[in-house]
Amino acid sequence: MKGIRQLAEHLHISIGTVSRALNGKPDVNQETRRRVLAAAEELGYVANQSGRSLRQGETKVIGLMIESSKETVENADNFFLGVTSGLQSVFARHKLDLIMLPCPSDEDPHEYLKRMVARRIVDAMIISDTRRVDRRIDFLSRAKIPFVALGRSLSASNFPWIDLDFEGVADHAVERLITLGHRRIAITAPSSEANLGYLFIDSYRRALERHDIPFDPSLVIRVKSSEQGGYQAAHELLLLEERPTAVILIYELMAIGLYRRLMESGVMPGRDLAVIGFRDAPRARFLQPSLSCFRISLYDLGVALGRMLLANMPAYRDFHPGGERNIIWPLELMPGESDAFRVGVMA
Amino acid sequence: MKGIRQLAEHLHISIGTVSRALNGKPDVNQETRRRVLAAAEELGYVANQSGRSLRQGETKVIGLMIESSKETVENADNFFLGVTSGLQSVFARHKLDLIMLPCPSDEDPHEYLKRMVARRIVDAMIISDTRRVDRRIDFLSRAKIPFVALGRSLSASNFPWIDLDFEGVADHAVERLITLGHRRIAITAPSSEANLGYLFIDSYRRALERHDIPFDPSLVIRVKSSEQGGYQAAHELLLLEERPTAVILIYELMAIGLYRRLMESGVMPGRDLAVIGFRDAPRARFLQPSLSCFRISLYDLGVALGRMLLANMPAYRDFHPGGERNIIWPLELMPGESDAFRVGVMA
DNA sequence: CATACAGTCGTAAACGTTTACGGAGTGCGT
DNA sequence: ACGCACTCCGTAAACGTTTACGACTGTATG
Repeated sequence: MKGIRQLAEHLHISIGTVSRALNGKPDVNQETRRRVLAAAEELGYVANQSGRSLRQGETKVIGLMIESSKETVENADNFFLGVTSGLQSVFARHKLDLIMLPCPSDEDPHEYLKRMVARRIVDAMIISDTRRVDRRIDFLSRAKIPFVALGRSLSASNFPWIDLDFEGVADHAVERLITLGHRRIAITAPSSEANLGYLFIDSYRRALERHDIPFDPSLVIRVKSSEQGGYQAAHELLLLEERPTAVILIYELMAIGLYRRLMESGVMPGRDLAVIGFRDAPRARFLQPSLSCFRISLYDLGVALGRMLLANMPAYRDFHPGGERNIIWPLELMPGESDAFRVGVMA
Repeated sequence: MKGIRQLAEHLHISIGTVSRALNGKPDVNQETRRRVLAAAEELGYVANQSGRSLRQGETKVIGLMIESSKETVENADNFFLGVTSGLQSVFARHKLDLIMLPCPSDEDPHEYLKRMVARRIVDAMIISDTRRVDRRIDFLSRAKIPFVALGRSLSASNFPWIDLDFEGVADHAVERLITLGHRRIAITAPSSEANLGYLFIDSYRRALERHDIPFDPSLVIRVKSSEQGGYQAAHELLLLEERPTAVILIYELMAIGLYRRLMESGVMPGRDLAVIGFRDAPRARFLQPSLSCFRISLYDLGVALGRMLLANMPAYRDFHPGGERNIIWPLELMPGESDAFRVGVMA
C-alpha cells in the first residue's frame, strides 16, 4: 500500500473523499465512509505522517526529553517508564503519540532540544532534570513551543511545571527524626547542578533551624545518587568526628550501598543509624531493614503532567481547561524499619 | 525563521542553491556556501523534517521500541538507557537520531509497531523483549523495514538479532555451583512469555543433565523479575521439602527481596544458600553479601546493535560491511560473596 | 573560431496529505 | 418552471523540502 491515491483508485472515488472519510469529517456519506474504512483496514493503509504533518503544521507527537548523562543512567531507573504510562493514558484520548528523546551524553541538552524542535519532530515537549538555570526554558517560551517541565527552575518567572515536593520531604523527614530524638541528622545531595538538590538542602536547613539545631555543612554529603554513592556516603558519615544518628537519602537505591558500608563497620542501620529515603517505596520495602520511604505515584504524576501540557496546547485547551500552572507534587511517607527506634533507648 | 524560502530571499539567491549549500552538495560555490551556512546559523534555520522526509522518503530517525508493560517497567531499569548511549554513539556519525517508542501497556505491541512504521516516523527499528513467537518480526521482514531485534525468536528463520548469552550464563552458573559442591540448584524464570525464559531454563536443564542431575521442575520458580519477585521466590524455596543449596536469579535486583525473605527465616545468603545473579554487576557489588553476577556492558551492546542495524540499511551498508547477522552476547562473571562457600564445609 | 566542458545557479516537479471551494445531484416549496 | 437548501463529492492548491534538468558563464581544446 503506497498512499491515499492508490486507496482512492481502488475504491474508484476521489482522494479528497477518502481523506475526509478517514478523518471523520462530516460531509461524507455513511456508506462511503464505511467502504473507505473497510478498504483501509483491508489494505493496511495508514496515513504517511510526513505528508500529513507537512500539510497540517503539526505532528501529533509529544516528546519527552530525558538526559542520558552518566548519572541519570545510573539512577533513572523505572522513573521515566512509570511516568510514561501516565502520560500515555492522557494522550491516547487525543490520538497523540509519545516518544522519548534521549539526549546523548556528549551533546549539550539545549542544543539537542533546539535541534529536535526545529526539525518539527514533535509538537510539544516535556523536559526533565531541569537545571537551576536552564536555557531550555527560555528557548521554549520564546519559541512558543508548548511544554511543561518536570522540575522547577529559576530561569523563567512563569512557566508550567510540576515538581516533587522536596521541601515537604526534607521537612517531614527532619520533623520525624527530631521527634524520634535525633539531633544530628545528615542528608545526601546530588553532585550535579540539578535544581532539586538546592531545594532539598534548603528545606532541610530551615527545618533544622526551626528546632534551633544549627546547620552543619559537614552533614551534607554530596555523592552520586546510586548504590555506589550510598556506599561512599556511609563512608564519609563514619569518618565524621561526631557521628550523626540519622541520615536522609535522596534516592532509595543508595540505601543498598549505605547499608553495606555501615555493616562493614558494624553499624546497624535501623538501630545505630536511622535512615529515611525517597521515591520508590515498593522497592524500599524489601530492603533489610526495610527503608522508611517517601512514596511517589509515577503514574499519577504522568497523568498530571499530560493534563498540564494539553492545557497549554491551543488545540486541546478546551478539553483540559484551566488547572494550576504549577504543582508541587505531594509524597507520602511509608514507614519502614530503618528509622523505627528512639535515640538513646537501645543504643 | 519560517523556511528555506525566507532564507533564500534574505540571501537573494534561489531556494535550490540554499538547499544544496546546506546539504553539502558539490555544485555550489565555496563563497556562496559559506554565506548560506552563516545566514542559517544566524537566523537559526533548521530544515523542517516533515518536508524533508516527505521528499526523500526517509526520516533519518531510528526507533527503539520498548514495552512499558507492568513487568518491564518494574525491571527495565537503566537497561535501555545504557544501551541507548551505545546506539547513539554509532548513529551520531551518520546524523541519525534515536527516539524511544514506549508501547502503551494497553496496546498490542504488534499493532503499535505497525502504526509507528506505517506513519513513517522512523526509518528503521530496534525491537526488544522479543516473544517466543513474535509477529512483529514477520511484519518487519515482510514490510522490508530494516530492523534488529534484541532477543532471539522462533518466528522467522533468518533475521538480524543480538541476544544475551542466557545459555552461557545458565551453563556457567550451574557448572560453577556444581564445582562448589551443589547438587540441588534452583533457578528463577520470568512469568512472561518473553523468549529469554525458555532459553534460560533449557540451558539450565542441559547443564544439570550433563552432570547426571535430574531436572526437577519444582526448582524452577516463576516469579516477577523484581524485588517483590525475589521475595516470593525465596518464600517458595523455603517451602520446598528438600531445600536447594543454591539459586540462580535472572535479574540482580531480585536479590534484594530474596535476601530479605531468607533472613526473615534465619537463612543466610552466601552461607546457607548460594546465589548467582545476572546483569548489572556494579549494583550487585553493593549488596550484602555482594552478589556473584554476570556482567553485561550495555554500552558495547548498544554499539553492536547500532552497527548491525546500519549493516541492514541500504543507505549505510557500505559503512558497516558484513559482520555477523546474529550475535550471542557474552557475559562475564564477577564473583562476589553470595556463592563463595563450599557445600557441607560450613553448613 | 567552433566546440567541449567544468563550475555555478535557477526553475520546476515531486513527495503524500488536508482542506477551501465549488459543482452536481436531489428534494422541496413557490 | 424556477429558486433554494442540502448532501455529497471532485478539483486543485498548499505545506517545505530535495533534486533532475537545463541555462548561463568562462575557459580550455581542437
